[in-house]
Amino acid sequence: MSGLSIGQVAERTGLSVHTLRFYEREGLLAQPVRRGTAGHRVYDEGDVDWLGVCIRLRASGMPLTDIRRYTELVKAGQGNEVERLEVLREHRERVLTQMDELNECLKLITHKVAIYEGRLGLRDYATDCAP
Amino acid sequence: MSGLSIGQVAERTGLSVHTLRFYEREGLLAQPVRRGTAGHRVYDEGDVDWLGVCIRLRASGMPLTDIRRYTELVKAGQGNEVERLEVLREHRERVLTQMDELNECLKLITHKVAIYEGRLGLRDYATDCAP
DNA sequence: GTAGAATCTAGAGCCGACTCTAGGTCAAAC
DNA sequence: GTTTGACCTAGAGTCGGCTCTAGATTCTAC
Repeated sequence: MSGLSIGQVAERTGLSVHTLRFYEREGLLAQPVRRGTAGHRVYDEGDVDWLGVCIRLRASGMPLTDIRRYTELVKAGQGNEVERLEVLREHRERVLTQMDELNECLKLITHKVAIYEGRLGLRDYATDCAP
Repeated sequence: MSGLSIGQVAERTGLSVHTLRFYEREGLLAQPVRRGTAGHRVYDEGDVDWLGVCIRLRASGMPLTDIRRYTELVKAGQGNEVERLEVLREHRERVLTQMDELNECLKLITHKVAIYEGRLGLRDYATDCAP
């Protein structure tokens, strides 16, 4: 029963049908999408899985060009593991850097929130004591 | 000796002079920048500190519009702590969500890296045993 | 069989966040 | 005194990543 319409894939992945077609044009799909009657796209579970990988990579800030590059390596089949590792390790660095940045920001927010909550506390106190 | 040129601020913050002017136009500065001879901008340490906050917020994915909103609250002076907290807490949620996403991606990368390293190991083994 | 929903392609449009250009002012160094 | 370099404004251009439109076709339900 494998064979999903673009609409079904959109629903499953959370991507819009527009974005699905766009990703395909951009070469983010590991296999050419099958076509059914009247040229309608027919996806299978493998496509959905791969899209899941792409979505995860995107969500962590990998640019489409890098995802395309990785996709091409996967498409090309085994034998280019060194290059795949290069792409992945590079992205891992970015992810770790980004995590540091988020942590720093979190510290900042926590600091500021404490200040504002402190001020509100004081105001409440003042309010409570007002005649 | 306070009084920094736009070039000096660019150097200190890592932003380009273009971006500094752009941020000012976008209302990201907590005080109107002083002007010296010939209308040249003159920044002080407070400006640099505030820019540091903006940079940190941007780096963690806060859109310029939100930074502007927060800046306006700060500009308006004390008394709007509730709104400031709202902005900050909303961003904290985004940051935490983003951290989760990065963690998931890291898992994926680690998984894939292990696979590819495994394959390379096999190949090395085969190579080593070749006559 | 026909109305309405889903799909197709090709290409245009949009948005956020910069980034750069043109044309001009000014101060300091040679 | 003129050249160099940092600065100014206003506005145009770029880039990534979608998002939408137009016009045509096809499936689905009645």
